[in-house]
Parts: sequence; C-alpha cells; structure tokens
Amino acid sequence: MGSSKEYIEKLRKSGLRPTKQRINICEALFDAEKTFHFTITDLVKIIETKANQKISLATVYNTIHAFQKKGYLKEIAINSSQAYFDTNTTDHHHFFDEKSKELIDLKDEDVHPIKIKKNIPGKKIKSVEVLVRLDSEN
Amino acid sequence: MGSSKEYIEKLRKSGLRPTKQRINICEALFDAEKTFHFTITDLVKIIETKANQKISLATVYNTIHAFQKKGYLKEIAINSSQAYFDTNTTDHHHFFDEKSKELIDLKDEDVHPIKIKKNIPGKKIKSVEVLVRLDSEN
DNA sequence: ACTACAGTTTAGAATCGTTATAAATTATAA
DNA sequence: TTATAATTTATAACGATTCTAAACTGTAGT
Repeated sequence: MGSSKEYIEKLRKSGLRPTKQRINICEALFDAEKTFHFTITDLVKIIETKANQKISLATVYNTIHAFQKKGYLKEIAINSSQAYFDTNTTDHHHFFDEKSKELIDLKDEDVHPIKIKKNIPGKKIKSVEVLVRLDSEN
Repeated sequence: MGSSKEYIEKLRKSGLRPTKQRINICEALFDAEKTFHFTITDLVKIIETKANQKISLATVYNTIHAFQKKGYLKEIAINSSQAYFDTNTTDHHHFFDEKSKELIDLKDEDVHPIKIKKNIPGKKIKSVEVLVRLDSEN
C-alpha cells in the first residue's frame, strides 16, 4: 500500500522527522489492506514482528499521540482500562464485543442518522460516537 | 430522600451487610435530589464530607462494583484514564464537555431513536450508548 | 563532508487509577 | 455470648501511561 518514500513524505509534511522508528510505525499502521483497531501493546507486537526490530514503548506512545493530533488516528472510548485506536478516521460507529474485546466498524448505512436536539450554550458538538456493546446470544 | 432505614433494607435485600460505610456510600449516592455523575475520587470526597468520616479507597471500589452488579449504578465510557459512573441507571445518552470534563444527561427526547441495521451472528445487542463530545464555541 | 543543534529515542523511574492481600474488625445466626 | 463469615482497612502490587535525562540522529548551514 504505502512505500517507505511516501511515509517519509507524509512525516515531513507533518513536521515530524522521518526516523526509522516512525517509518516502522507507519508501515505497521498504514500498509494494511483494511483499517483496523488496536491497543498500544497490540501495535508494539505488530511493529516488532513486521520490522523485526525492537522499539521503545515511549516512542510508540509519543508517535501515536503525534499521529492522533495530526488526525491520522482516532481514539475510541470503550472502557477505562485501556486505550483503543482506529486507523479509520472517518466518522463512523462501533460494535464492541464484550467477550472477545474486539471492535467492529459499523458502516454509515448500518446506523440511522443521529440528530441531537439539545444544545448547550457556548458549546458546539465535536463528535457523536455510538458504541453498541455485544453479548453472546443464549 | 432516603433514610438510613431504607438503605439498610436495600442493602439487606441485595445480600449486602448494612455496614456503616455502605450506608454512608448510599447516602452520598442516593440522598441527592437529582441523579449525578462521578468518578471514584469525587465520591470519596463526597462521602468524607457528608459523613465527616474517613473511608478506605478499597471499600469504595468494592461497594461501587457491588452496586454496579446489582444495577444501582452504571458506568459510562468516556476515555481510558478514569471510570465515570452514573446514578441514573435508565437508558440514556450523554454530552461530555471536553473542557470541564463534565457529563451531562441527554433526555430520550433529545436524541432521535437509534436503529442498528447490522447484526452479528451469535451476538445480541447489550446496550447502545451515544456520547456527544462538546467543544468550546469560537 | 563536517559541525552544531534541535529533535528523537531509549531504558528506566515515576505516576495514576485500580485491584489484590492479609490482618483486624464487625454483623449476624445460633 | 460466641463462633463464623463478611467486611474494612492499610498497604502492596499491578498495568497502562507519562516523565526524565542521557545517548543518538536528522538536518541546516558551512
């Protein structure tokens, strides 16, 4: 999907120096066919497997936060125990499987459009997130 | 709103011994005119102020989890840094003010009914939560 | 290419919210 | 009143995340 060159370009454009580590993170995140969801420890494993190279946790946190700020990633609020991220930054909603702890994208057409009829003076809506929790059936 | 007697009754009915600490927690949670949102540290402060008595963090966590299991409280997923709870256990949605870190209830009539048109085989929907994040306007 | 400097990475320490532990205390049934 | 199990507590342990300060690296200017 992406070449090393593209990622170097992308990083430079964002004001981030294209280091070996950041390129490895880009490859882990953006080479995939599809967008996906991950936790930080998931990602460390993916990077280290794909690049066959160790990476410091601090670097992963730093870079993920930088990417989030640049809008290359979104955080999904699930629960208070761990941060989940999504490489799909378009507006969309999620299933969360309580059993497997897995996130599943809902497509726009899977959810009736949501209208919020209340507004708070001096505040504007930044995002509307729907989380549908799933249970095993039986 | 509630008398100590009522809480003793409520606790007994739930199979929980009515200890001084649990009654203090009940008073902090259920004496209020309105339902409200809180984090654990919020709650400790409320309890210690109201009852003028120290309480162990562990007791608060234990009791909150017991109450959650009994359905007297709900947890609201906001972010991965802290757990938020709600004394309003009916189905409803929330605003979250990113600036003040405050939760605000949305009434049923404030949100168009949400229909999920996708289903996952073997799974059933446990809950549908909408979180509307608010930003300062300007 | 060489240098200087700011940006980055790193291991490890520190922090935060939360959970576990084990000893002391308390509620309750007999 | 006593025996027992449930509860509380202080403190330790934990996992995720952030901080720190020293080593390293990318880059702009020579």
